[in-house]
Amino acid sequence: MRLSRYFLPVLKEDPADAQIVSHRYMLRAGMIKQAQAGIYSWLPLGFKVLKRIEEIVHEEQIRAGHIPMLMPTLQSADLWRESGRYEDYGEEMLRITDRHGRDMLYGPTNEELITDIFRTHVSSYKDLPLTLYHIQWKFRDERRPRFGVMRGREFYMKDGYNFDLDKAAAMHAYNRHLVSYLRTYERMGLQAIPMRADSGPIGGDDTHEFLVLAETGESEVFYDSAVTDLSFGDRAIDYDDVAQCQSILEEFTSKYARTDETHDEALFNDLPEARRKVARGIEVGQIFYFGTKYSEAMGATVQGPDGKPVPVHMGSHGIGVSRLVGAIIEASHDEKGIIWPEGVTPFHCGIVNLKQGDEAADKACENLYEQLSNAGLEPLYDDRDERAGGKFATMDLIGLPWRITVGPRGLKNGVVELTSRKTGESEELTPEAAVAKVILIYAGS
RNA sequence: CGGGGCGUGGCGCAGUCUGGUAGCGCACCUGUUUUGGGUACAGGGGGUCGUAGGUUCGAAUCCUGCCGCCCCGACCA
Repeated sequence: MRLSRYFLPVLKEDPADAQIVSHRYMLRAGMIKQAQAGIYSWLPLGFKVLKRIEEIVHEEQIRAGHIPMLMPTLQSADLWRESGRYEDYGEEMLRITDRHGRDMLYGPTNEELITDIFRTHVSSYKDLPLTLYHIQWKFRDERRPRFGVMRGREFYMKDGYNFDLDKAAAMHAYNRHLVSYLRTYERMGLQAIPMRADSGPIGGDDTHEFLVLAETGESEVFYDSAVTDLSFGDRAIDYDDVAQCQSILEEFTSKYARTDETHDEALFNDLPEARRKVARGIEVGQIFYFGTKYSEAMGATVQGPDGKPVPVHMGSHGIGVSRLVGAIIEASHDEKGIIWPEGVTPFHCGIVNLKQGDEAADKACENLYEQLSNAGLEPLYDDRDERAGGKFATMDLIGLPWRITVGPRGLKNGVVELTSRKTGESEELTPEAAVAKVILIYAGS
């Protein structure tokens, strides 16, 4: 993309209403524009990151054997009356009436809808196990939306639902989700720690929340410092392997890590003092096993081998896709702006032309642009006629991990400059070598 | 929902106390100049001062209602 043809409304000054760093940078980098309290338009740059995160979530869900689909945002109140949650959910549910006076709602979650789909089409134990998911906009009418996209009323979320014949099978689905989530967050450059949590209005006994440690997190968390040494890494995983999923779950959840809701002071104090950490975290996902709560209320049963109806065991699992955009920035920024992890960056490499209009510089930039594009990467070429300072400030703010700087002085010696946004270190390379290096960096993903 | 605060060009703000018909910086447009870390100069466009009503010769300014937004708390992906 050429910056002169893009829509990137960056701001020099901090918007007054943005309190936390991710919100400030998202506004300043032209990623979002607030439409109402807790409701945002996603401008092109923000939209790219949102879609990139969504793509990673899809890839990892599909890898784990889960099946993508799409359910509507507007749902019928009748379905929610059936589960009993129409009354229970309270003011957070946005209720709407259509022209015929029918009660509807903007879905805050989809257990009812998915259960309805399941009971209509699945009747045999042979069709299990089954895990369906979708990524869709949700609405929860928060009392006080804040922190930009991290606590909006409208938010984009992946929610998935597993249907299994018995508790053991459902627990494997639970474990499988935990493993796939570990992988998902790591690909985004995040460490998200699974913590024993509280199930809230969804109900159920087993649940873990995934927390990204950050000073601005809304939850207080207590953990054994040893959990931060754990890393999923590049290990091979067979999602059908019950024992393997179980052992990974144990590896990542056996150390003490809890939110304030489930914190146990006595257990915590058993840890050596140096390992007891109290910090704050941003919740970026949660997994639940809730047994037959919805299947019994809504008649979601299958016929077992003996011909008798059995209510299915279910779980649900969520990843806050839009919230992750903010969470990643909270976890990865400096005083100049955002620093995107390579996995989610909106553009792979910036190209800064220090002398737009200089024949050699223009040509060198065009060549870089073409070579990077041909390699399947997406560069952002700043071809505006602006001072170097402004160009660098914009690049630093929007946080592309790599930048190639081209100027007539360097070109005299046949070199351009390749700079890491993260370390700030630059090296002088021939244009060909710079391109090769950037291609190599992204080769894995 | 309780407590507090704020609505003045796209963004950040002054002007409100003490009424006299709107100003600054950034951004934007034109020209010249400049260009290696947010160039300089000159000219220019853009605001029924959130909204409705009231007081007054006259309201951004005073009074009342409404709307919107933000912050602190209790709740949530």
